Amino acid sequence: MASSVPTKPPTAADVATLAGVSKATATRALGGYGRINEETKRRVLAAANQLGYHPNAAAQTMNTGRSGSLGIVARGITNPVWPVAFQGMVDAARLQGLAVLFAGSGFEVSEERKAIRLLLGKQVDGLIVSAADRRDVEHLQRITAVGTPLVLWERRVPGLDAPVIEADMRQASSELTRRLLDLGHRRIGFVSSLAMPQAAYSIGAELPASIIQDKVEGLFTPFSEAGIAPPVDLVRFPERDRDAIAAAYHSLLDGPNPPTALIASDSQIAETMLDVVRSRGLRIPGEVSLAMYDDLSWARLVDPPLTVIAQPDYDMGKCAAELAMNPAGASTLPSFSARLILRGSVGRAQD
Amino acid sequence: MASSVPTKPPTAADVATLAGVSKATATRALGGYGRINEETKRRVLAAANQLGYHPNAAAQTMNTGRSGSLGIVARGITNPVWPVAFQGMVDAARLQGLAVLFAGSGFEVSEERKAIRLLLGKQVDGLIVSAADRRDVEHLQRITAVGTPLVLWERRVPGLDAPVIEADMRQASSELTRRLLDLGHRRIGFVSSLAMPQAAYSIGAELPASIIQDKVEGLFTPFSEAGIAPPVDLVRFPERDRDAIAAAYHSLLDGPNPPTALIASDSQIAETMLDVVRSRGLRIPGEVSLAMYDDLSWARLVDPPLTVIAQPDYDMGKCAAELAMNPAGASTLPSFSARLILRGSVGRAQD
DNA sequence: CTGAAAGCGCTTACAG
DNA sequence: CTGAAAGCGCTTACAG
Repeated sequence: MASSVPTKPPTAADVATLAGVSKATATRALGGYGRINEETKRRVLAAANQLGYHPNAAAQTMNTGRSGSLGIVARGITNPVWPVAFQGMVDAARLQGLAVLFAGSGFEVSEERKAIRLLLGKQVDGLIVSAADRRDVEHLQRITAVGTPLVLWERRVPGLDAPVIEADMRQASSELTRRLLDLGHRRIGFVSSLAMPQAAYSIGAELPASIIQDKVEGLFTPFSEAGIAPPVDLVRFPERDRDAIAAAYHSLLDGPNPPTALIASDSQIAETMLDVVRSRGLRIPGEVSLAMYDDLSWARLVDPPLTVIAQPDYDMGKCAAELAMNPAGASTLPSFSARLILRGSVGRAQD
Repeated sequence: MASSVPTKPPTAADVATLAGVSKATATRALGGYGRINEETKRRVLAAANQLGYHPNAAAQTMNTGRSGSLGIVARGITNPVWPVAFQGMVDAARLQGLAVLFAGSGFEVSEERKAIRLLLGKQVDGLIVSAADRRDVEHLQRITAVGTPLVLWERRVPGLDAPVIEADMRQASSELTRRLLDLGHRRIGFVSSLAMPQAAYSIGAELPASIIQDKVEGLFTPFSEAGIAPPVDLVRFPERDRDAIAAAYHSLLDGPNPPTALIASDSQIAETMLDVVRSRGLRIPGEVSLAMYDDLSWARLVDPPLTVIAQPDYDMGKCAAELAMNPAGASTLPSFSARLILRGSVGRAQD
């Protein structure tokens, strides 16, 4: 055991003394920079090893301005696809020897501001931000102003000169409704938690999250193309909690002209959607067809298996990290495409 | 737009000059320490605000030895319960104004060693480690040796004087098999990915992960109590991949005296278990009863809903972080209990 | 209450 | 190739 008194860790000066060289020479050997004699280097490294030396990153950061860490600010992490994207970021960071500094914003701009201040103070070498609100961006501009590379995650922010990593939601969404139209569906409901319970959606309306806007507009495009009025009255943006989401689905199904197909903006909403549909005893897809965004493994495990729109989360996460660590590296921003995966939960409309 | 040339951010010295005070006075006002005149403080803060001053955390760290960050080293993060625990840690850290420094080990001790070195170099104020292997601990001892508070996540490591945050798996596990015994089950199979495909399990065997050992031994206790030989031949420790897990379940079901109940050590294993059972056309629970560890939301959504053993991941994560940030704070280590949730996937044994 | 100065542990020109 | 010295941006005794 012998945890004893925590002894002060050895510094480069200690190593230098033991090796009988100057501090400058020691750190040159240790850091692998500058010119240095091979034999001297060996001696220094031996001394470092003997003492169990490890450089103090804070001191290095102060000199170089680089912290050796990648900052990530996320709105929420309980969405089960997040770990996959996060894993991509972490892996990319590890390959460059960087650690990941994480701070959550909990969907609040005020928290996001604090988180960014915190990470910027820690001199992160790059920052990935999943912005809470596209309309509030001053604090984001500060990031690029101080010269820290910024990458936006899945949400475009107008007026901000930063690359956005996102999958193209429009095309896959259109593909889904085109398929539903073919199957005779005209009344298609869409629910996303944007915490705007009152809002009546109208086409082209500016939504706080670009990705949601892309989804809705992508879903409605085939209607317009086919000369059919899109069911804008079946769009709901409830609060983030289960009850509110359930209420939204019930209100859709209780309406005068209820939907024959329901789409959930993410898997957490889909769970509630399934609960509601089952609690009402509706047959799937006999009485109502279902689909959700994000291809979680359980989508295959429920009965019938759920139709989903998938995106390459891991690759996107990796790409975001690489771009944040090395902004000059990519001349053109890679594009990621979402993909419709049809499963048993989608079928012909009733009647 | 106007990203222009990234101007060097203002320092405390700049603020001091603008406010017409010394550097020491300025930092005292800014940092809120030491004695200081209210009016002077106001002037300094105004100057700081005007310049957009933010302290350089690296410099602060060098002086104080505290980095204002909590380190977390995890074996893997793709287990879907991880975000919940992580959220607890992040929330606790945020309450103390700390950021979270994350590094993954990918289940490799060598990577774990690197990750710990990286985070220790960054002077984390506390460290939570989900150890990859209980038998390899020197690098963990170094953590406490340098005086950094260490908290172990869900895995006890012998010879290490550090608190362990874990739920008691034995009791809930025993409760599960007791129930299964009542229902007439004698042949109960258990699969966990420990990457020891050859190993034949025997009671009391030292496993690389304490939590798995607790689960198995907890499951088998009621057998011994009832004077029934535990089905040690139905324990499998395949590699972490889907195919290996599927092969393990097939091998159990193909055996001469196959199990009537199957238990998965986590939800990812359970997905494959479900696939295998369904692909073989076995009725649940008519021909085989199923259960898994971790109460993921989809467990309720499959048909029949899965019996699970749940643990308070969020609270455990929060507690781990609090303990790592303030080791003196808790006089006694809180205990967390796992809980059996019986659902339709468990029924009477056939015959 | 305030200031001058030393120091935290490195890196980086600048001489030699 | 190596060393002495200054400096990164703070904090912290020590005087006053």
